[in-house]
Amino acid sequence: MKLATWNVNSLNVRLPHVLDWLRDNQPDVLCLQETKQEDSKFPYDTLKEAGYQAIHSGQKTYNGVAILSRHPMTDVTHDIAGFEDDQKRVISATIDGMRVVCVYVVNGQAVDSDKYHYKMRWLNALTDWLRGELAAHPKLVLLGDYNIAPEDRDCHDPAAWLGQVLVSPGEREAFKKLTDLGLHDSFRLFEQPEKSFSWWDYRMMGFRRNFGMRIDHILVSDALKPACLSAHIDKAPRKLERPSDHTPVVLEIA
DNA sequence: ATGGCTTATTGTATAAGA
Repeated sequence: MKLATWNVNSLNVRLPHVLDWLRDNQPDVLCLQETKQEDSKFPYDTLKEAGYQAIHSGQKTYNGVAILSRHPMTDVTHDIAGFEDDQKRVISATIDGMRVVCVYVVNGQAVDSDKYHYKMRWLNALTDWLRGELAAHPKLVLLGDYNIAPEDRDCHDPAAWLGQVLVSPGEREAFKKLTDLGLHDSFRLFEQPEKSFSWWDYRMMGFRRNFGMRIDHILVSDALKPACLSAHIDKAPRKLERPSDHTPVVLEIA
């Protein structure tokens, strides 16, 4: 079973890249973030022709999450139960006995801003909700754009970024609370190249200079951890014409 | 490094992303 996550920064713009990537990589499941479109605009038919059924929770201009799957999806839910939120950031489904949760975590803009405090509240609510989800579904995988680089080695220049949004101690503590639920950063279960990142700023030739961050993650529950076979970041789509600023993160599970 | 892109909007500048 091959699972992947990709923040596409507008599915309207990136659909050709997504279709090419599906054709070339044949994942079983692909989670998307920042589709930036309403459900009525979502390309269900085109994806079906490519062999994928899809579920989507979207809105105009901002946010929007989707799960694409070659296998049937059941028990579809939107959002974080019990958390009042207008922004479309979470969608979940059960696929082949595994609970798949796709998240687009709040960016936070700047430490201590209103958006940062929303990020912290949002992450707290996610963690509380997932505690129950894990109890109900021991085989759970949490994929998405977390907007958190968990460790200094996940940031191209920790000194320059010290204390800033994406790497601040508060955000890293929130990430740790997620892993304390019994979730594991699947990328780090395997040996990886130094300076592996999943996002690079469009400006300053960020990609060419590898000025990036690893902020897209696939966390697996205790029950799934022993089944993990390999994990990698696929930088190829970031090299294309008019790319997303993020690139896919991939996990293979037995 | 402090913007230098990129996206969407009923736009021709602004907001937001990370």
